[in-house]
Amino acid sequence: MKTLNKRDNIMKSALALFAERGFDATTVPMIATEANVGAGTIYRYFENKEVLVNTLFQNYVNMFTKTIEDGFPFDQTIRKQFHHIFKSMILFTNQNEHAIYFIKKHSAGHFLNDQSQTDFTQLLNFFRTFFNTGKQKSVIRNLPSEALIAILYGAFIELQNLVRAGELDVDQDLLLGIEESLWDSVRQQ
Amino acid sequence: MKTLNKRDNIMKSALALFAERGFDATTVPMIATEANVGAGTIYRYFENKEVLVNTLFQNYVNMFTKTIEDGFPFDQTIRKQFHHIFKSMILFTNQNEHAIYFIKKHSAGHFLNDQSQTDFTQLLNFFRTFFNTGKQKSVIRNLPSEALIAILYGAFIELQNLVRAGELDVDQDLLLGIEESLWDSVRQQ
Amino acid sequence: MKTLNKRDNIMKSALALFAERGFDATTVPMIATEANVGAGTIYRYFENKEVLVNTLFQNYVNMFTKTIEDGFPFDQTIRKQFHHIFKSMILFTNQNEHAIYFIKKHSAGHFLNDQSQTDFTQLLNFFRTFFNTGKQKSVIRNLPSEALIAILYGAFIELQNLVRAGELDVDQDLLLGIEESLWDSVRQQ
Amino acid sequence: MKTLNKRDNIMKSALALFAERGFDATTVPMIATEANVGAGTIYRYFENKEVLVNTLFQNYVNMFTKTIEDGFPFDQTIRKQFHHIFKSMILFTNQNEHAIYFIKKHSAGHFLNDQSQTDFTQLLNFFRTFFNTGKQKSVIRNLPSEALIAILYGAFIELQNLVRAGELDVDQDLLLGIEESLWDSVRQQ
DNA sequence: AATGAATGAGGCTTCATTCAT
DNA sequence: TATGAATGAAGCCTCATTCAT
Repeated sequence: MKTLNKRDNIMKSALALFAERGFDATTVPMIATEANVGAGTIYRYFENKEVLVNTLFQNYVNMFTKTIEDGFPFDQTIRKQFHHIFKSMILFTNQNEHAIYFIKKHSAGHFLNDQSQTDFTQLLNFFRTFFNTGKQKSVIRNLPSEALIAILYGAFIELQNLVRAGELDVDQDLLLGIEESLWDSVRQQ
Repeated sequence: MKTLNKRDNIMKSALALFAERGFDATTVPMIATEANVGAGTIYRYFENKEVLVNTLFQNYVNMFTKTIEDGFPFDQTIRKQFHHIFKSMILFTNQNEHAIYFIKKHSAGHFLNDQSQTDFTQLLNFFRTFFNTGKQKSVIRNLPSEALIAILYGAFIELQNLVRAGELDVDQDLLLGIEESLWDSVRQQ
Repeated sequence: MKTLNKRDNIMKSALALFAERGFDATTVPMIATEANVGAGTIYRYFENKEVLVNTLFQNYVNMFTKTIEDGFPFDQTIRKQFHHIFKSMILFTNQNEHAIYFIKKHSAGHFLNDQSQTDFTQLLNFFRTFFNTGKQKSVIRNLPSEALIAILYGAFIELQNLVRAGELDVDQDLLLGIEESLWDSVRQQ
Repeated sequence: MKTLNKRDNIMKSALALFAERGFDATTVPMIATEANVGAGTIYRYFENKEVLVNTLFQNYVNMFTKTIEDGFPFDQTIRKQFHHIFKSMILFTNQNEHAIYFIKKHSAGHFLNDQSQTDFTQLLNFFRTFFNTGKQKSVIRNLPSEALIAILYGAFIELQNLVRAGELDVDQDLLLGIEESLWDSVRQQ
């Protein structure tokens, strides 16, 4: 934490608190205390609390999108692509504690601005395209892509929530089992 | 709405607002306006805002539990039991708009009292027992029951969220397809 | 309490509660409950809470004044007159539980109207006249009458407060002792 | 008032308003206005209104106790000790406008915590001990110490109330006269 | 006449935001 | 640039008062 600059420190602290308590139950002084800065300092880096949450949201949603897009094997099988997505989701959650839960908890927030919503849609669009392609190739189940996204995303988030709460220990076998389960829920049988 | 008494009216309005905005972002005057009562009237029926949210939570969690337990075919196949559960979840969401999303959004709330948490655990326990039984019979996938619950519950909630947002129209075919998808995610293959 | 009409019942209950908790800490519903009437009923007999407290105040202040004036031995010695006053104060407090304490607690209240203040002044004037006469006859100490009133009244009230709190049991001997003490505090030595 | 810091300013304003109107009839915004601070500022220094009134109460009760105990002539006559007490009471009221009346008005308040009551009892205990000693030496009247306290305290407070209201101007002669009156009320004759 | 459910003004308190240091 | 004391708008809640029954 010593190597972070003040802005990153604030974002890191805000992320953890928003994920834990939610936007409305997190006060600015709480964030300041957690970040070891004065409350006023936060306003040097973020115009107000809403700007802070939107900045965080866009930051992590875009990072999530990039993680999935990065090295995506467009020329391989749908199953391999699915594996890449799953692996990327795991990677993102491992590298960014709290981030997935923060995104989930706030993705319908009353304080999100247009940009945040656009960025979130872009993330979903990646999944949408993936499922559309898979359905064309008759590898993915013939369900609306919205529904497939909901199933994959909803299940994944809920699983991460368990991990976060310490109610589920993840090892390689479990990951494989979960990947298989989620794949089975979306693939054409 | 005309046939509801004031208490039910308040609960109905609070349910919708809590589901939409969350507990912390919903003000008591908002609920009062939505319910067409004075702000003070709410306090004739509920000691305070926390009591209101806990009453709502317990009410709907228990109703959900009862809906699933009601007519549960203990002596039939796991698949038939799964069908009952799925049908019950659909039934509950159809009969209680907002309720599932309200439960989801608040099931880790900082304002939930012990009774609310106990009631929620009881709901999860029903699922847990079901999955345990299914795994013993080698019909359900060999994953921790927590994980199986998360997958089924997470996916289902996310789907309902879509329906609620009007982004998914449900017809009989779609329901069948979703049930199949969810079943495939938990069954032993 | 059964033989009282509703209005008297309300006054009796209000007196006890005002004496115990004070005007501001006593709610109208409290008075209603104590009087076994509906809250709305109070407003049939008293325009509002302030009118109620002023009615009570004037009622008991005037009753106090009358009790002292009644049978006052104008043609006897100052000491005998003092005895009459003391006896009357005891009589009044015995016949009207709470009343003295209610008067004391509220005699500088922000809610008292002109009539209440006039009535209270009239009570004090009786004492003033008594002390003035006594000073003319060189029987009473040469102190401002205001001060003499304060000494007699303040000490008496505080003593009643003790009795009311059950910290002092009154018998004939104690009364004689107190009367002697108070007389010594005002008489010319 | 310029030389006071904010906390003292708030206490000073609260003291005056509580003495004048009582705890229940004094609003926090009133105190804020009187102290020339924002309403929220009061909560930086006092957890809530009850903590404020208890802090004030303990502060002034203990100051009163200390003023009386300070330099108390244990080895001199009861009359000299009485003089010390009287002088101390005058000194305290002169140095702390409103304080005596504030103490009087709130010493049976429903909002007083245990510490406040303990502190007040300690003040009364000083008087109790004084009167007990005096009775043993047959210098003080043979009345319950509770009653003697009530007489001295009640009369004194009521006198101060007059001074406070501007209805009594105090000069050296008056003070001597009052002291003599109060002494005569408690001494063995 | 009596009731008590309903109301909403106003009190206590929190907290996002500002600004003097 | 950084701070945190100060502010006051707004939220929760109480209770004097009204009014339909």
